[in-house]
Amino acid sequence: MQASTSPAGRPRSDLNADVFAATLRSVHEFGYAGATMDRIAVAAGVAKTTLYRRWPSKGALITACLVDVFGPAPVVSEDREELLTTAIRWGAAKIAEAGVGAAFAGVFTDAVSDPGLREILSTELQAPYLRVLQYALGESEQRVRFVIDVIIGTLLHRMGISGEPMAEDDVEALIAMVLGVFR
Amino acid sequence: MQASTSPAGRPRSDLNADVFAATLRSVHEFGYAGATMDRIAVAAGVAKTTLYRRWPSKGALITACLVDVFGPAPVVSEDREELLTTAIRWGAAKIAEAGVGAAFAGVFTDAVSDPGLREILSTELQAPYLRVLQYALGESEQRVRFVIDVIIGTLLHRMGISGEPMAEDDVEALIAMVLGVFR
DNA sequence: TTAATTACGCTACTTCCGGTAGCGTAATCG
DNA sequence: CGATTACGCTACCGGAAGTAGCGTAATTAA
Repeated sequence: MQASTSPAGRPRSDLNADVFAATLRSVHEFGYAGATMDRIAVAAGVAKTTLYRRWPSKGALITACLVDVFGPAPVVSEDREELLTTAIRWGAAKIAEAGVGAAFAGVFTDAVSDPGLREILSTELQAPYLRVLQYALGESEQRVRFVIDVIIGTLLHRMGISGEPMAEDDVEALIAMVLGVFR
Repeated sequence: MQASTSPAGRPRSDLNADVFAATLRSVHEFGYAGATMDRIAVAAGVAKTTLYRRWPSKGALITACLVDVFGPAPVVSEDREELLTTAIRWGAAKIAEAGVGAAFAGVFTDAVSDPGLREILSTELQAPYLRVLQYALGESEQRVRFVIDVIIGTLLHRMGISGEPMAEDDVEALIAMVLGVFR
């Protein structure tokens, strides 16, 4: 392949970080629908057309933000209980600290009526984590999917739709509940 | 008050049922965003302006559909375990049979950036059930809200966003999980 | 230096959708 | 019959996603 033989032409400016920050700020402040592409562009100090040169749609841009926030799945343990505990704490903390609950929930809802976005969301954001969990849990796919839906569903409903952070107690309660499934 | 002294003027046609059916069909088929007011109006054989005469917004219309589907909260028991069990089974069945998962999730997401809709949603759809549960569970408000968020979040994430029905097994697993919280 | 190439900003535009205005007409009550 | 309210219809407004095309900036290859 040898892809990095610096292509001819003007290189892309280093503005992804600014765009991601502006996007998440906008979503946090105005909600998913209220965070318009025009507004994001202005907030990032970038032309709207530039956004569309890099990401095919608003949903794709916000998904890219989420991928940027969460980064690679942290495989912290081979032990099932420890893995689940850490994963849930990690997910809740990430969502809360970055304030991406609304962004998350909005993208999911958009994806219902947008197959292209569903594809992006699935491959870029969900698949890596699913693979890690399914491998580590070593359970039937149905069981794993159920657990994932409980975790994601609960976190999103609380922090995305209700917009409130999740108390320590509640995170621990969620962990205890999920661990109970495997007993 | 004496409200029912038949007012002068042409009475409203009996078309709520048709509109609700057309709305839910549209949302089920095209997703929340894809179910446009024009489409709903055509599907129901009604003028779009008539929709806006009866419901102030798309979100309000869909909320009305949900209220119509769910009806009054069934207070089936004073026993905590029995109440939760029945409530979860009832909710899952209602959502599945009416195919209102996407509608539900869409309204919630819309409400994030629409205070008016949030108000409608809260008073007309959520409040009655919350009151029943909080009374019956007799727990701290935090505990009750946590349980509700787990139940609603899980059901919506599975049946609204993923769009898949929930298997018997999973409903029972959810019930077992929730009951475990109170031990 | 120059030509080719790619990225960016800008303005203007199209399309679609939620929601509104206003008119003519239909149905009901007194 | 008149007053009143509901409905259908057409036309429209405003906003937001996404696109087209131009001039210009930054880089590489010759």
